[in-house]
Formats: sequence, structure tokens, C-alpha cells
Amino acid sequence: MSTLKKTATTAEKVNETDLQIHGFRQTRHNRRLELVEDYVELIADLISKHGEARQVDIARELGVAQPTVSKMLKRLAADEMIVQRPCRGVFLTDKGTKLAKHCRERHSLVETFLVALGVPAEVASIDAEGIEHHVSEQTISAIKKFLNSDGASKN
Amino acid sequence: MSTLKKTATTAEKVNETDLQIHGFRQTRHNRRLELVEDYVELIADLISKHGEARQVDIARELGVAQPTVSKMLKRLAADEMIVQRPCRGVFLTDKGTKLAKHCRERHSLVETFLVALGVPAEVASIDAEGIEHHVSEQTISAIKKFLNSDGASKN
DNA sequence: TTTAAAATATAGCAATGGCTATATTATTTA
DNA sequence: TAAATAATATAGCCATTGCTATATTTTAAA
Repeated sequence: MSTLKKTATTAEKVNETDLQIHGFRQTRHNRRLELVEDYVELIADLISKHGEARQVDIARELGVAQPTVSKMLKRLAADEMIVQRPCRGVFLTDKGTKLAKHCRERHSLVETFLVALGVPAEVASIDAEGIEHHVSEQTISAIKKFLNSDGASKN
Repeated sequence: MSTLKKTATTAEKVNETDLQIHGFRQTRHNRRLELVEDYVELIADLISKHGEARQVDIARELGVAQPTVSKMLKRLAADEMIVQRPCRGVFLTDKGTKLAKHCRERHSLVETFLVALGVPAEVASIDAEGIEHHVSEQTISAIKKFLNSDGASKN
């Protein structure tokens, strides 16, 4: 009945759907990085605003419980994104700083872009939060190009 | 030391960061729906292309194992998104069809938009996969408006 | 109508990301 | 310095999403 049935177990099918598989795999991979990116980005924000990033602050900002943050920070420390100093909060390593910088730039770019498109600021803020992690370098370039020409056309 | 410390345990803080919390909560909520949306969208695609959507096909397209699909379909059936017919694949309920339609439209809109922005088709396809789940109705409207005016300016 | 093959289901494991309740460890302050 | 408070860590639970290995059920074929 199905055109797929006959070859469902053969190897030829693989090539046919390779791109699709790659797409979903890439997306799943991005989804696993989302939380890490949220954390380093938030930690950078807290440090720049308040000079420190404590677990209670992170937990409050993210809307999760403190032990959840504690567990995640352990993971980030294992990944060498942060260092923890007792009762003094967490600090970004070079690696973490680089990632945070990248995320902040990408985040603000996406948010600016949405606002430029006419999305209300509050909604743009929420959408950007989810979208940012899935924006490739090529799309970043395209957005930058758009913002430049858009800005030029309005001046 | 920190400006947060003094009031960290008081209720006043809540209002101050309410929006931020709401943003992350919204994003976490969206993230939980991503998989459901991926499935119904893919099921709709498979049915329209091949007249049926079997677990093996879904698994191959998503790049996961068949038991993973089996488990997820159980959840989708419990959510009344699909009905399962043994050895005949899965079919969308009205509810599932509505969601799939919405997702497909949103997905293709985002992909079209990225291409219109100048993102290479292959990259646009991957990025759209991740982005689509985080695009609000307001952003959809803004994109539609852009595509219309963009199309008009080139005609 | 058995048998072979295909499709689906189940069992059982692991990692992740939540939670509450309860230590433990640092820092202040009395 | 001892006690109180603040910050962090740990224990132990749950749900989700993946996996492999192995049933079980359906369909098709001999």
C-alpha cells in the first residue's frame, strides 16, 4: 500500500531522508544546549547588574527552585563554564564568558529584529527568549543585513 | 554588598521580576510542547505524502528508535491527538488535525520568511524547525505583514 | 492453515530537569 | 566567640525522553 513499505528496512531509504534526520537531530542538539545558554546568559546579566550571581537570584529569575539551580550549576562547573565561590555566587570562566557574550549578542539581535518587524516589545522579549537558541550564524548574518538596510531606509 | 541581598526574601521582589519569570515560564512551557508539535506535524506530512504514518516511518524521519515513537504515540493518543490502528499506522483526530494545520502553516511561514531574508534554503529549513515553536501569534502577524509588503515592493 | 515477516508493544535502563524537605556551611551580629 | 541568618548542598522523589533487547500481535505467503 505504502510506497515506503517495500524498502522500509533497506539502506537506500537512509539517503532519501538524511537531510530531514539531520534537521531534527540538529534541533534536538540545540534543545539540549538551551538551558546551558539560559544560565550563562543570565549569570552574565546578574553579574553586570549586581556584581554577583547567587543561586537564589538565578532561581528567582528563572522561576525554578534553588536546588534545581544548585544541580545545574554543578553541571556548568563540570563543563568549565563557571566557578563557584561559597556564599559569593558563581562566576563565569573564559569559556563561559565567551558563550554568554555570544548568547547576549544573539539574544538582543533577535529581540531588536522582532521589534523592528513590528512585534510589541513585551512579546518580542518572550519570543526572543525561545527563538534565540535556534538561530544559526547564517540567519544572524541575514538579520544583521536586514537591520542595516532597514535602518538606512528610514534615515 | 548586593542590592538584592536585603530584600531577597521579601515579597516585593516578585513584582520586579515578574515579567522575566513569566518569560522563562512561557519558554519552558513552549519547550514541553515542541515534541508534540513535531509529531503531529510529521504525522500529517507522512499521511499527505504516503497515505499513512507508521511508527517505523516516524522513527526514521525523527532519527529516533521505534520504541521511543511507540511511547510518544501513547501519550499523543492519551491527549486525543491521534488514534492508532494496528499495523496501519496512526491517524490524526480533529484536535490533532487542527494542531498539525496550525504547525504546518506556522512552520512554512517561518521558513519562507527566513528564505526571504536571504538565509540559504537548507539552513532556513533547519532553523525554522527550531524557531517555529517559539513564535507567538503577534510575531506571525508581523511576519505576514513583512512578507506582503516585501512581495509588493518586488513586484 | 501454518509459517514467515512486519509492525507494534513492553521491560528495564540511563540521563535530564523538575520538586520538597532537610542538612550543612559561611557570614553577620549580638 | 556563640548564635542567628543566609547561602548552598544533599537526599530522595517524579516525569520525560531517549536507548536496547525482547515479546507480542497482525498481515501476508507458502
